[in-house]
Amino acid sequence: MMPPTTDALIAKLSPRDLAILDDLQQFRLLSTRHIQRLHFPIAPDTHRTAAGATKATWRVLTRLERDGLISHLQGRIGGVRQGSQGYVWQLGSTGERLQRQRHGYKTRRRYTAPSQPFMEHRAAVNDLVVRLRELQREGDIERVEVEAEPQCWRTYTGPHGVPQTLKPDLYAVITRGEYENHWFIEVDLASEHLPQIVRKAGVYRAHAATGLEQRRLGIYPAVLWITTDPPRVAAMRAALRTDPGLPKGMFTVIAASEVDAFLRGSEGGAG
DNA sequence: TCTAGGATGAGGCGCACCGT
DNA sequence: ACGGTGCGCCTCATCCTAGA
Repeated sequence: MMPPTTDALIAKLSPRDLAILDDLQQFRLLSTRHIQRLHFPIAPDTHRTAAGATKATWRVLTRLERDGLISHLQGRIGGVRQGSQGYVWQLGSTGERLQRQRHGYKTRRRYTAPSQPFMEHRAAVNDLVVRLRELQREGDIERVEVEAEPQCWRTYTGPHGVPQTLKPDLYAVITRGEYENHWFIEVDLASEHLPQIVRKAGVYRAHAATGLEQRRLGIYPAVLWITTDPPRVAAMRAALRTDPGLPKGMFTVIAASEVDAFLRGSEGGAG
């Protein structure tokens, strides 16, 4: 049973408000800056200046917070080099209830205080999502479809009939020209030991061997690791080479600074 | 009345600079 | 090599005005 106030609340919200709630549901934690970049782009026909866009973002976010639809976390989040840290937003209890009513979900998501490493990793993943949408808006990518966790997870039957779950950080379909590239994406903050990376690559190999994805798509998506800096890229590539069982060409490792150029196609992409 | 932008300022943080 | 300080940049916050 939904309280009667929820219908009135939905009627009060603009399509942009609802889109923000959808993004927060899908990506869980978004900074003020993320939401500004996604929904308040700086353009001649929308917001002419960054300051105007930021203020507009703040107006909307504080209104949604006032209505209990969203809330913000306290505490710093990694990746910001200067200035104050900014707020990180998530769905509030009213917003979560409203989303369940809009989309017909039955299960409730438990909202607990996320750990610092989780938040930093989530911020890095969401940075990528925001950048993908910006590249689409700027025309560098024609189309981008993204599945976040847990939609991007894949279950399969492993050795001895044991059910296994492949858990990429992101699944993305990127259309550019005639090419439609499918990616399983892993965002690496250099916090995992290299053997763990190799082990994870082995999970992809095992999943690919089931042929499940190939039957659905015709191909197996490429696996893209995005990591911190070139030395880490070199270390990860070297680690992946140590396992002769890993198929060549299945894994791509790039640094975060190379993402733009990579996605614009100057370095190609499998698919 | 609602939404958007201009102006302005507080506060936080990184960084360069300085003296020790 | 340090630790302290000031500056610049950024986010957050508020008040005001303009236009649909």
